[in-house]
Amino acid sequence: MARPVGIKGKQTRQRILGSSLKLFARSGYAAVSMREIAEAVGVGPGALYNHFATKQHILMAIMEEHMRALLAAYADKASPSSPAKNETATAKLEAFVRFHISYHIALPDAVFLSYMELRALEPENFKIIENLRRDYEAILKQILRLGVQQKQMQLDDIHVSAMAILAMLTGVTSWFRQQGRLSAREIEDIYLSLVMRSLALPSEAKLAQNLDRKMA
Amino acid sequence: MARPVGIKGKQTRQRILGSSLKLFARSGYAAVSMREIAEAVGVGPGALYNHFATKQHILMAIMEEHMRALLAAYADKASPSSPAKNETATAKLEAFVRFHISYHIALPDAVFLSYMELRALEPENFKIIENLRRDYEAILKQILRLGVQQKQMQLDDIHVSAMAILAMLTGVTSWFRQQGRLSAREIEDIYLSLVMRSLALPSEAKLAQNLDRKMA
DNA sequence: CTTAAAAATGAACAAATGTTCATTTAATAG
DNA sequence: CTATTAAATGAACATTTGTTCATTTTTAAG
Repeated sequence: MARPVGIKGKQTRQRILGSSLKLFARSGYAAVSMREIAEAVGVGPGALYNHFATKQHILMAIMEEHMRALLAAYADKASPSSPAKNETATAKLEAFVRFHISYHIALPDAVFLSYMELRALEPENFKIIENLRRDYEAILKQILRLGVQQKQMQLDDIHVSAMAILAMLTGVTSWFRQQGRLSAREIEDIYLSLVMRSLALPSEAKLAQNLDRKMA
Repeated sequence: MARPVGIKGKQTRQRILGSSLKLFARSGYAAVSMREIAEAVGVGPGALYNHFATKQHILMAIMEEHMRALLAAYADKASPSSPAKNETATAKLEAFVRFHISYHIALPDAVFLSYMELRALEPENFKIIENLRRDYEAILKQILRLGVQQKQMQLDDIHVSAMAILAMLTGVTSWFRQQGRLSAREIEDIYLSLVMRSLALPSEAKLAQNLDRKMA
């Protein structure tokens, strides 16, 4: 049948990325064949190669676009309206936690994939994604550093604390289901409470308590 | 050459499990071939089938044995010497956190694999591992429930808190390296501090602080 | 209107996959 | 010592894999 009527290349490219994301997230990169992807897109196997040179390029495009979108979304949320310089570390942390949870709940497949399939990346691609990941981790570390400096937070080790908090927050994708018992906002609040108190100064414990009351 | 001298079947079985664990953890179940496993064991491809009926059986054996060993190790540590009934929830939580971190640091491959390759399990096998996982999660939930009941802990939601804490603790496997900057004990202490304070009552914040001083 | 590029097809390719099996040798039971 | 079982071999099997390519049709450019 050859080329269908009214098809623009960019559309097909996006459908390939969308279908691949779902399949990779469900079964894993190595377990998904190009024929499965083609069938999900509704196209022959050969057509995929008009848009991506190899299967690896599909995975890389998904991951890179996801990481860049994540960083851009945070930059958008953090910088434009509010003059960031004036914010306290505590306020920044709250914003970060809420952003992270809501973003991860909204796009669980992309997050899950970008974490689970790092090992499927060829070394060169791995480095690129790892650096983007580090950029994101650096945001949280910077907030923690500021918090200690401003004497608003107390913690033993910036790096370990940042890794621990990120693991805790990102873990939400492994159990959260839409139409579950809790709303996205409630989950945000619970995680926020845990994070805030894990870093709170003794004298500030009551502040964390106030937050809890606000939620009830 | 046929059967080598002095070879007992159980030995080969264990070597298959060991090599498969390493390979699966490094590259993922689907990306590892039976020939790779056989080569790592130092044996022909056909020999694997004297010990496991299929590739899936190898994965399942690794996961099931790991989960049962994890549960048994905790049961061993928790029950025999100390009469558990008399312990406070806080003491139980400390023991759990220390156990979890040290166990996960000691066996990172098995932990990583058992988390990452759940989706590679056939439905029947998945259910079995999922139930063992739930048994383990139930330990922490029970401690949290007791802590709330004894008014030693304050939290918003048992299930979410347990999931969050487990994700945080288990995440240690994703960045910890032997011969890194921190010893296993130091990492234990840092995570313990984060967990304790995230659940602490306002009045008990100082207790958590004391813990920190003990570490310094 | 003509021509070049873009998009899709589906058959074809070599390589790799999980698994089987006839065969051979070592260990073990009677 | 003999017979049986356990362990290992490595060639072979049918599928499946990622990718290529000649071909066809549609779109876009001059």
